[in-house]
Amino acid sequence: VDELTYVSRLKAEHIRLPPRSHVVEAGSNGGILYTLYSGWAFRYKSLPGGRRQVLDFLLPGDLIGLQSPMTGTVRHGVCTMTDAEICALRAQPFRGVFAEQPALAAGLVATLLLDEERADTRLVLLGRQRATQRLAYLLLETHARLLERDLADEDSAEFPLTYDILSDALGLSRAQFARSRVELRQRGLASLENGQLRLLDRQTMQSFSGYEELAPSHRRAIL
Amino acid sequence: VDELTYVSRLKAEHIRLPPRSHVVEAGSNGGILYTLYSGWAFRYKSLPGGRRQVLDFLLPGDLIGLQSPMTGTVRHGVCTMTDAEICALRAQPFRGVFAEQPALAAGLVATLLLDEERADTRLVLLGRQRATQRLAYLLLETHARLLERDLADEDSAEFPLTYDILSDALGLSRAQFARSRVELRQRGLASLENGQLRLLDRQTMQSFSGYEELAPSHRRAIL
DNA sequence: CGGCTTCTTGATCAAGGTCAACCTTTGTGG
DNA sequence: CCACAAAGGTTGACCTTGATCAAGAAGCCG
Repeated sequence: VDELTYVSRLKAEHIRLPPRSHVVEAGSNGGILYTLYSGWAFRYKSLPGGRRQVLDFLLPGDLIGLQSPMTGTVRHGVCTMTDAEICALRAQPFRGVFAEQPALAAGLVATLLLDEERADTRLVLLGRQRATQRLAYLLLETHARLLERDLADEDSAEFPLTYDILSDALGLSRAQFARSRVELRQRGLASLENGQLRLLDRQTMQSFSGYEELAPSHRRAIL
Repeated sequence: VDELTYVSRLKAEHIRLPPRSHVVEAGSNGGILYTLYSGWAFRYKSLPGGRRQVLDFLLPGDLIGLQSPMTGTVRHGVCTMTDAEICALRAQPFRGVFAEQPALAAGLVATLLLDEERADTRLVLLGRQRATQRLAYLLLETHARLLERDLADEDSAEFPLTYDILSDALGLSRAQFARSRVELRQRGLASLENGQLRLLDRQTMQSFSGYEELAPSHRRAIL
C-alpha cells in the first residue's frame, strides 16, 4: 500500500468550522487526531485570570492533537481563527503507522523536530528579545511558513490574526503590541493592516530581529 | 532482535566528559547522535552580545542531537554542567529504527511529544509569569524529572547548576534571579544552596507557580 | 440606532534590566 | 603556606521596558 492510500484510509471525517471554534480543549483525551486542511488555527494554554499564552500558529497541513493518541492527553487548546476545514483521523489505526509505514513515521519525527526547533526560537524570543524584535521575528517566521505552502507572495500575505492573539503569542500586552506594530511601520520594516502583512524591507528586518533562515523543511504534504 | 540488543548494537562509543564540555555546537551537521548516560547538560542558543537562552536541561537518559540525523542540522548548542558520560550512536544504522523497531519509533515520538509539552509550559513561563513564579515552576519541574529517574529524594535533590545558567533558562538577569531565589526562600517555599535543592512546601509552591503535574511519562530507559 | 468587539492612545507605575562595587570560594604558582 | 587571581555570588542605585488602567474611536452586526 502506498503512503497516500494508507493515509486516506485513516481519514474518518471531513469537518467545516467557523472562526473561533474550539477544536481541542486542554485536558481532553478522546484519542482523536486531526489535520488542518484549510484555514488558520492556534495552540494555546490558558491561565487563571483570563491570561493566555499562544504557543503556535497552525497552518494548512499541520497535525492537530497528536498528543492524544500517543501520550493519552492533550494539555493545550486549539482554536480556529478563520473558517477552516479539518480531517479527523481515526486514532486506533493511526498507531499502525509505525509498523506499516516506517517512512511516514520517520517523516513524522522530522516534522516534530522542526516544530521543536521553532519552539526553541520562540523561547529565545520571549526570554531574550524586546517587544518589537519579537514581533518582527514572528512575522518573518510565519511568512516563511506561508511561503512554503504557497499561501503568500514573496513580500506580502493574508494575515487574519486579531491583535489579541498576536500579543498573546508574543507575551505582550495588547497596548505594547500596538506600539511595536507602529514602530515596525515607522522603521519601514513591515506593515500589518486589515489582515494584510507587507514586508517592506526583509533584509533589515532579519538583522533587526536576529532571524535565522530555516532549511526549507522538505514538508511532506501527507499527514 | 529485541529492543535492548538492537539499541546496544547502535552504540559506537562511550565518552567521559568534564564539566563545560561542548558536546554539540549550533550549526553542526555531523549526523552523530548521543544519549546522555550520566551527569547534567543543557541545550542553549547564543545571541549576539554574549546573551544566551538556555532551552532545556538534559538529564541521564535524554537524547542529544536527534536533529542531526533526522533533519540534517542542529541549531542549538549542548554543554555539560557536571562530569558526564555520553554514548555515541551511529547515525546511519539509527535510521533503521523506523523500519526495524516500530515500537521504539513510537516511543521516540511519544518522548518528543512530552518534550514539546515541556517546551509549551516553558513558553507560558517566559511569556506570562513573573520572575519568582518562573523559578518556582522550573524547580518543581526539574525535581519531578529527577524523581522519575531516581536521582532525587522526595523533597530534595542535588542541583549542580550555576546561577548564570538558571537565569539564562528563566530569561532573567543574574541579579533578578538572585532576588527571586531569596524571595522563594523567604516565603518558605524552597531553598537552593551549595548545589542542593530543598522543597520546603511543595503544595504552596505548586499553586504559587501554577505547576501542573505531568503524567509520569512511562519513560523508556532505552534510547 | 444601539451594542458588541476590536483597535488606539495616553498617563501612570512596577518589574526587572543594567551597572558597579564588593564579597566569597576555590585554585594556582611562588 | 601565603599571595593573588579568577569565578561565582550578593547587593544597591538607577533607569528602561512594558504592564495596567482608562477613555475614546471605529467597524460591524442585529
